[in-house]
Amino acid sequence: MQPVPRGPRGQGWMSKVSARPGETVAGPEGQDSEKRRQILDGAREVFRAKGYEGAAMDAIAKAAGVSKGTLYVYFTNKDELFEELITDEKRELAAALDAFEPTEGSFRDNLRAFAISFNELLTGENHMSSIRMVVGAVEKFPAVGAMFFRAGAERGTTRLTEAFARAIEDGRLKPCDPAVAAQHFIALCTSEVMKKSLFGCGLRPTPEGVERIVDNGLDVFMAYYGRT
Amino acid sequence: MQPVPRGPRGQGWMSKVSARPGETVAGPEGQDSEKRRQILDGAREVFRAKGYEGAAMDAIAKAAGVSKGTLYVYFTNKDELFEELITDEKRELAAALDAFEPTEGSFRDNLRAFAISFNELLTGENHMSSIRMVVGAVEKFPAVGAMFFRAGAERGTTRLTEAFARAIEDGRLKPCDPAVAAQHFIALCTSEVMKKSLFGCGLRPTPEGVERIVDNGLDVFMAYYGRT
Amino acid sequence: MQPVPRGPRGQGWMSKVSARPGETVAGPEGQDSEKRRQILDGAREVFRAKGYEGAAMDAIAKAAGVSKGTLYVYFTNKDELFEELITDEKRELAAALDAFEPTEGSFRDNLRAFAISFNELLTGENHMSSIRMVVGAVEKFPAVGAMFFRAGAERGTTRLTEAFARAIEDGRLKPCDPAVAAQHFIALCTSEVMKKSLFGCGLRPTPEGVERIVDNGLDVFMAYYGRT
Amino acid sequence: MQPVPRGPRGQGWMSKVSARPGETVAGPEGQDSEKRRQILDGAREVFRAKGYEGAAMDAIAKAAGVSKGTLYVYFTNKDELFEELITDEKRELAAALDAFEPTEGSFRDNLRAFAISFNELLTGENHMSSIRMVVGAVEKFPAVGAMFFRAGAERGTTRLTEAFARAIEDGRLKPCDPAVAAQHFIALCTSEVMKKSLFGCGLRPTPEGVERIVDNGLDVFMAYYGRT
DNA sequence: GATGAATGAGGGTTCATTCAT
DNA sequence: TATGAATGAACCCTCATTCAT
Repeated sequence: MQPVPRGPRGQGWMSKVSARPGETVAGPEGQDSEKRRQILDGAREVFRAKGYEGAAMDAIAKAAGVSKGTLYVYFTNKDELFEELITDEKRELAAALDAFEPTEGSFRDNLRAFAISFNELLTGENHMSSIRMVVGAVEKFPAVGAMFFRAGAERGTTRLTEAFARAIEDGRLKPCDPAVAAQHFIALCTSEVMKKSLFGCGLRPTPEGVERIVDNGLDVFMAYYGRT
Repeated sequence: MQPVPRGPRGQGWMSKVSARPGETVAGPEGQDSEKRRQILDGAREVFRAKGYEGAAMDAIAKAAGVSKGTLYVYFTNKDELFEELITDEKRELAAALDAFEPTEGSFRDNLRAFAISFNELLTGENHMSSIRMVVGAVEKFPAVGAMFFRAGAERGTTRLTEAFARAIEDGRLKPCDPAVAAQHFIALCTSEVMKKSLFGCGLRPTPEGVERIVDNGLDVFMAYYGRT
Repeated sequence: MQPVPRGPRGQGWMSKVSARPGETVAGPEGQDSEKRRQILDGAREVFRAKGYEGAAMDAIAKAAGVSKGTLYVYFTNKDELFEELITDEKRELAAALDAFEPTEGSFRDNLRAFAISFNELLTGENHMSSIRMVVGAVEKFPAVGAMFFRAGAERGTTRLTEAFARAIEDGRLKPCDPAVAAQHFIALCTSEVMKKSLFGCGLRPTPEGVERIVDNGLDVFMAYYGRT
Repeated sequence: MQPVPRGPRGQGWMSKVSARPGETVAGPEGQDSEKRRQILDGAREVFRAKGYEGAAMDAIAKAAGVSKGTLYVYFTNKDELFEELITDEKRELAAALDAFEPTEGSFRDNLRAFAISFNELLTGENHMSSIRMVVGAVEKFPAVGAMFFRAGAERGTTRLTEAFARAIEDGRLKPCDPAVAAQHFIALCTSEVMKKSLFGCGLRPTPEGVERIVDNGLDVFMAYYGRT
């Protein structure tokens, strides 16, 4: 997709994003100490497995390999730990999304590669656990849900929208609302896999299964949006 | 869509389902006493609002208007109460899905009406709370997630698949895999709204918003699947 | 003091007070169950020994012979338990004060008996513990301090003031402000003992010691307030 | 009161006391470094406000402007810090008491001035906080209570006793036990104000209020102890 | 059958104390 | 010497569950 390296930026359709805008956080020595990361890792593990309410600070401390007291040196309380963790996850998700690079090949080939990568990202068991953890906590942490959505689904759509806008200019897509096209593309290529994963229903699809789904979706997508 | 009652089943494209296949339950006097229902209603309210872990049996008893002890007369423990509740929810969801009836009008009009109804069902705040509750508990109750998925998304797809199969026979859709078509249809018309609701992101879409989304989706769908 | 049983009330200089005005309290079956009392007794013991902050709910539960959970069935939290306890203590203190009855004998004899009883009441180790417990908590529970003061010192002074007012009418005391006289009387006869007890300084005075202190105080008091 | 510097001691009725008899302490560089004082000041502030149990070492460190670790360089543990603080307070109290100087004027005028000053000292909010702090901790630190009592009430009484003994010699007071007279004097002039302050009951008395109390007390005192 | 009092394990959090730097 | 990160015991409180009535 968009192999035309127009402009001096010399990059395809997505640019790296500089994560870590630097938040003020509790805890000693700056904001990103070894211990802090250690705790976040333990917390991620337990929160993913048990959800917000089900996760015990005791279990988190154990998983992180620190004492319970140390948890409270770095994070004010359970809520803050959870929110920081989500922020962290969100950052990783955004970074992963931004890492996609266009490959050599046709427009459809590029879309295909993106869709497959996106599916893999979304359905990775780690990521699904995070999503379930967030969804399960939306009622208590509404802001967290919105934040995560924006970092994930929305960000992916936005990146795609930009790419589609350029593709329309280039005549690779027929004139249309690129945002709607992006949503349709993602819906056709990912929603089936997403839904099943969300409910923990069935195993992860095989690579071949994903490819088939993506190809089917692309057929429908290109039938409408492709340049006749 | 397909108002022709062809064949011996004599109904349109969806038949009512007889809910309540009758499970064995712990409660007294059969399986569905007044009290039992009362408890399930209270439990639904609290589980939806707080999730599985966040819901206290105390709060459920209060919401149900019974004593805490009575809870344990009808349900072995919290887990069972939760599972029974999901079973119950699932039943209602299935019943609602089965209640869709074809209207007079074109094939596209029928699809449109179905999509709009489906969207409304999915994004009703009650239903979204249930979904979030289930998703949040998938890690602890894997079976519950699968059950819910089958009763909801999958059941909807299945109904649609049947209808599409007939539509292909009728020549209203071009020859294709009706199951894939059903997935694409649902993806195009519902996934955007679903995703946002799932993350509690933004208000519910307006009726006009839903119509626009459905119309956009139908355009894409019909461009590929429609009879030339 | 005031042996003249004037009026139909037929009682001496103090009337019984009806304690227990009936407060609304948490806990099952009314407000004065067996368990409730049991808990208050345990709490009294521990709070007296350790003060508010030093008392652990665990220790209170143990002292009361109930489980920790039961504490919270009867009292909302530690604060409320403490306050209810003080209210309770206050009630007992007031009742004890009101129980003093005039004896046969001279005015001075009656005063003497009252002072001795009062000293005993004040310096009983139980009561001193309560006072220390209250004083130590004044900074956190200002209302509790005031309440206790009114139930104790102030109530004693008030009763005495009434009696002195009648004594002035009767000509048993020279004309003066009876409230000031009451304060002076109590100061002369009790403050020395009080102060020492408050600081846990030295053993309790012997009965003879108390008598000597009271007699000394009475000499001074009568020299000024006595009828010529 | 007795401005006549009769006798070899050559002072009025009270002599300055040399505070700081020099105890062995844990801290570095002697016993009274800057840091040590800084810590004691922070500790005083927090202990007064929260009592022994309620005071957190963390809060003390913050109030003192040192790190928590430093606390343990100068004091073995919380108990010792508390005890040292009381010792310190006691010293200041004694010094304040010893600072009273007889003024020109009649015996009664001198007594009056002393009583007023004494009241002010006792009821200063700082001092009352200290007293409450000590009283609240008597059960855990019996020695501390006694120490404080001796430094305060008893020391005041002793000084007065000495003065009264001389006054009796001088014929300014009638022959009596000067110690009992001292107790009576203090009781009459200070106990009312003391009691109320102890229980945090009501505002501090106005200067006029104190004067009235003192005058009333003096009337009674002089009626008995004064030279006809 | 229905109740609600009672339980005790376990929840999140605080805090006096230690120790490597 | 002075620090502050780290600890774990103990704090107050909640909650799923039981049981006598």
